[in-house]
This record gives sequence, structure tokens and C-alpha cells, in this order.
Amino acid sequence: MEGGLKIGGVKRRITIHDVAAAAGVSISTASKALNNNGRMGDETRERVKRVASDIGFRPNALARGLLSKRSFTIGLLTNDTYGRFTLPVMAGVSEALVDHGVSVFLCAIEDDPALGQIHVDAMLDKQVDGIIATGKRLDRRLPVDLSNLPVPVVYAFTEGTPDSVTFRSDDAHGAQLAVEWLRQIGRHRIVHITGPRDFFSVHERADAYCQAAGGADPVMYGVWSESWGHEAIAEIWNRPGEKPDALFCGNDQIARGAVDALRERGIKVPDDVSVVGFDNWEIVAAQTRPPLTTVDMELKELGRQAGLTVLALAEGRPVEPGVRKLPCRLVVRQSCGGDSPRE
Amino acid sequence: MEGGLKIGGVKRRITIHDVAAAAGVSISTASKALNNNGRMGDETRERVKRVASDIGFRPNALARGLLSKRSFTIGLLTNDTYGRFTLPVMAGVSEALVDHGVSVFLCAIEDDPALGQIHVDAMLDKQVDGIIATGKRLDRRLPVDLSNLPVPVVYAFTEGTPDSVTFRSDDAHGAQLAVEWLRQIGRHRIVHITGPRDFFSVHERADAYCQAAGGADPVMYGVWSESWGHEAIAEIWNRPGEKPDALFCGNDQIARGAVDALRERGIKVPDDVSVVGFDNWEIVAAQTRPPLTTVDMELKELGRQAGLTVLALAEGRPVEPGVRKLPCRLVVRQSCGGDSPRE
DNA sequence: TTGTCGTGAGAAAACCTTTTACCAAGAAAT
DNA sequence: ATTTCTTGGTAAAAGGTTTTCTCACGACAA
Repeated sequence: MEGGLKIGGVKRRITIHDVAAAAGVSISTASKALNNNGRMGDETRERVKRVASDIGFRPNALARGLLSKRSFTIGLLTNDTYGRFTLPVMAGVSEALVDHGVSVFLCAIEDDPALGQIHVDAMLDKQVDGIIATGKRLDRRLPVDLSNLPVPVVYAFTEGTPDSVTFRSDDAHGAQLAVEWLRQIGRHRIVHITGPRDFFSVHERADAYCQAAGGADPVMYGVWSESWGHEAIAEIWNRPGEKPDALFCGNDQIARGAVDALRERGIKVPDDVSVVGFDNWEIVAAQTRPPLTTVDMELKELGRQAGLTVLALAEGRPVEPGVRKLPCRLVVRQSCGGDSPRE
Repeated sequence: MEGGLKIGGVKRRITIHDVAAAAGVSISTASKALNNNGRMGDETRERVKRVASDIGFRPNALARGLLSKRSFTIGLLTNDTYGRFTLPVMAGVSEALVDHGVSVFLCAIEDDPALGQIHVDAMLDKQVDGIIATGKRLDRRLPVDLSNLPVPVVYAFTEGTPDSVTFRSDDAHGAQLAVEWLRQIGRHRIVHITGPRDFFSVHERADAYCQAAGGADPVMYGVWSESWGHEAIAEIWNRPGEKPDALFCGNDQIARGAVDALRERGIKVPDDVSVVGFDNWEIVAAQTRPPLTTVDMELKELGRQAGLTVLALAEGRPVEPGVRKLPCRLVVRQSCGGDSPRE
């Protein structure tokens, strides 16, 4: 009843046997015809293909994988609960691999090593061709050892072994984009409000900010939340001294908190202060008033490249190990003022 | 080089042959020992198991699946781009099925029928044991026909065929929870600000609201965004007449917009007005000031049940078709006032 | 006529596991 | 002593596909 009717007896998937019988050839000839190898007459090949298509034959990937040792399946392991990073990455991976007939197992393992091990084992049992390990922090490993697996592993946004290939966004580049944009539109006193000190990417962004902005103001470290954005604004405006005319925030949530706090103080964004965020998390950036100009880490592209790389490794093609930093992109909305510089 | 070293020659996975050889028994004996069937001496069985564990044998799921016609794999199809609904559902599915050795293919198909068909075909080729179709709207079908598949399909948060089993949250119950809570804490003039009229769940919630609240005020329909929350507050407070002392919002984003708008008007939440949201989307609800009391749809539990159901169907166990409405849960934060009624 | 070659296609092995059928040997029953 | 039953285990088939090997047959050259 569920899942399709049985028509005239037992429900059975169509196999290459059926194709062979219908086309009046042997199984091996059918196989060769469909895979365009072996030798046979053009007429035979065409007939087999036509018959196969007519009766709706689709090869059993399990059987094929058993022999070829390729399952056309890869695993995506993540500890990112909210999907903030994982989902765009997954979208990219999936988009890149669907053309190659590869599907993706998604496993969310929180931070539980046991669960992680179970999922890795399950993937291995299912003969995945490769694994992409992704996380929410560059400098944290997944809670499971991926170093001696019989399949290739590539890392995205999480720390891998030195001889592996890791994809990450170029945080320094992102910070540079943000600061340069702010200067181009005429801002000079730029403050950087960011996340916790112990994040690697926080350092990279802060360093790039200092270099690009001339290091006028010290960086303000805090947490990744809106409320920290609020507090930071309170701190700045409650202390004596010149106020900034621009903020570069470590993520969109902080930026949103800051924008809200500024509005509550009667300070106009973008007229009095320009604000740039980081992440381009649509749900936050686009709903802020005014919508945030922010740095996009191009996670989908990152996923696409990670997908193609793990595929290359699975197919035995050589891949240079190391860290690949992908450039960021500035998404201009309204939190900085005119959408062209020097307006 | 990538993916583990080849130690002493060709890298090869350990098969049951290796176990049999190492234990000095035949392949079939080894298989039976490991699967606890067949007859043999306890000593033999234990020895085989020990050897298998020692050399790290794990059965090849492809080979097993080829014979048993079970791949221990299910597909999760979704058109929810942001993962707002999908991710919690997926977490529930995964959690329920990992104990049964079942892994989950996640496929995001946007609203592209061709892409959907490709992914469904790929899943079928990989012999998934079943498919869970999930979406973001109860009354919208996925853009792909799932009605005559050779595997069972269950639906979550999207419309299925009449004879299938569909899981959804009980929107009426959620609305009832919200309104009852507001009345319990002494609120009487409750306004319902919600999403577009053409959502099925909007109707269910609105109807339940009217019934529970006595239908004093008309329902305000709009869109699912913060800005609509703002607008609605402006509309209410700009028009003459008594103001509400409570808002029941159709989702957390609307609620957040409303709370922000109230604050900007100098109206205190929760002192002057209590606000209840819907969805318990942590990222919005917890970051609102004050944090939102909101209705949780128990998506993870929904996912778990959907997972167990598709598993049951895959194993041929009978399952009653129809729609299952899962109860909601009120998550009390600070947007309504004291965390106990009648305080 | 015989030998060689090329062409088209089928047979069989391989991939790995599970399951069914079967066998040999010893124990118990007649 | 012969039959029957139980025990501990093996051999083989099945599942669907790909690939390698082999074969038959007709054409062509010697």
C-alpha cells in the first residue's frame, strides 16, 4: 500500500537482467551497451539503450559500488548545531557534486565524541568515497579522530591534520574589505567590536583591521551576541573622548546590537555612524534597521570547492595539501550610507 | 597519501574472509557467529567475535544491503533553504535512527522540480529504505511527485497524499497555550498579529486564538517579518481606542519587531504589554529584549517520530495513515512578566 | 583449402555478505 | 548393532553490476 502499488504480483525493481531479456541480448552485452564500452554493433547498442530507457531501468548503486569501490556518496560531518555555517556549505557541496551523481550524508554530531565515532563508523560501513569535516571554529578540531581513515578527508572551517587540505575564508581579506570601504566613504575613526579573544579568526580580523585602519583604537573583545553590541556602544559613548564615526563588528549579531543601541541613543545610522557586520547572515543582516552592510564569507563557494576536492581525492587525482583561504565579498546594504564611495 | 597510509602493500578493507581465516573457520561460520544465528559451539562463536573485533572488522553495508534489500539509509528531502525547520527535524530523525544503524541523506531542492527529481532518482538508485519529505508550509507540496515510489514516504510539515502519513505540529494547540497563558497572568485585551492569510497554519492559529480569546479583536494578517511587527504596532497605537495589554504573534520575528517597536514608543514589555511569539527560534527569541516567551513546535520530536515511522514502514510493519498533530510547548522567558501565573 | 584476423556477443569471475542446504561425527534410542 | 537425533560446521547460491576472457563466425589473404 505505502510506497507504490504492486502491479501484477511481486514488486521488484527493474534490473539489468530485465533490460537484457527485453532487448534479447546477454547481461554483459547490456551492461557494455549502457556504459559505452566493449565492442558491439551500433544497432545493438542503440536498441539496448532504448529498451533500458523505455522500461525505466536505473542501475543499482549498491551493486555498482560493491564492485567499483565507489559508492558515489560522501559524508558531511559537522558540530554546528544551528546550521549557521553548515547549511550554506552543504548547499555548495551538494550543488557541486550532484552533477557527478554523488549524494551527501549529513551528520550533526554536536560535540559528542562517541556520537561522532558512531557516525564516522556508519559512513565507513557505507563505503563513503570521502568525508568533509566542517565546524564553526577554525581553531577547533571535531571531537573525533579523522586522521587515519581509509578514505580522503577534507576540512572546512575546522582544524585538520597538517598534511590535509583545509578550506577557510580569508578573514584578513574580509576585514580589509570592510575597513577599506569605510575609509572610501570618508570614515576615519573606526572601532572594531568583535568576539572572544580565543578565536583564531578574531585575531586575524583584528590584525587586519589594525593594519588597515592604522590601529587608532584598541580592539574591543567580547562575545558573539547582540547584547555585547549594546554594551560596547554603552561603553564607548559613556566614556570621555571623541566618538567613532564607524564600527566594524565581528559578526552580524554584534552589529545588530550596536545599531539598535545607537538608535536608542538617537545616533543616526548611517548618517552619524557607519556600521559593517561580518557573516552576511541574511536573517540578521537583512532585518536590521537599516539593513547591514556586511562581509560575506562565500560559504557556498567554499562548500563547492571542498566538494570538488574530496571528489578529486576520491578519484585518486593528486591534490596539493595545505590551507586554502577563499576571498570574502562585501555585501553593501544601507548601514554605511550611499551605496557608492565618496558620494 | 590522503586518507590513511598503505601499510605493507595494497590498502584493502578487512572483509569477513579475513575474519574467517584468522579464526580458522569458514566464511559462513564467521558470518553466523557474528550475527548470532545458526548453530555452533559457544567457544567458536566467542572466538570469531573476538577475532573480528581484534582485527577491526566491519561488515560492508553495500554488500549486506544488496542481499537484504535494506540499505539502512533514508533520504530527507526539503525545500527549506535556511534550515529553520529542516535542521531541528533532521536532528530528531538522525537521533532516532542512529540507534538502528540508519544514516540520512539530506537533499535541499529549493523549489526546483528538476533538481528534486534528480535527487529523488539518486536516492532511489542508492536504494534508500524510505524518504521523509519536509517543507516549510503545511499546505504546500514539494515540487516533485513522491506518490508512486517503490519506497515508503512520510511527510513532515508539507502536504502529502491522502493515504500517506503526515506529521505536523498542532497549531491550534499552540495558539491555545499562548492565549491561556496570557489570560492566566491577567491579560484580557489580546491582539493576534500573524502572517499571510494564505497559510494554512495561520488559519488554524487564528481560529484557535479567536475561540480562546473570545474573539474580541480582529486578527491582523501581514507577512512573516520583523518590519510587519513594527507596522502592526504603529497601526494599533496610532488608531483611536483602547490599547491591548498583550500580543500573540504568529512567529518570533514578528514578535521581535513588535517588542522593538513598543520599546521605541516607551511602552514597557512585559509591564505594560505581554508578548508571546511562535516558533521558539532561539536565535531570535533569546536575543530579543526581553527574551521572548514563545510556542515551541517540538520539531525535533516531530523528526524523531517521522524517522521511526519511516523505519517501521521500511520494515513492513503496519502504520496507520493519516495526519498526526503533535502538541506544542510553551517556553516561558521574560516577555510576559513573572514566570508563574497570577503573580 | 587453410590460416589469420577482426567483429560482435556471450560466459564467467569478481565484489562481500547472508542464508539455505547439506554433511560428518558422535550421542542416544531401539 | 542399527537407526535416529543432535551438534558443529562447511559448501554453495543469491543479490546486481562490471569487466575480462573466450568463442563463433564471416571476410580476407596466402
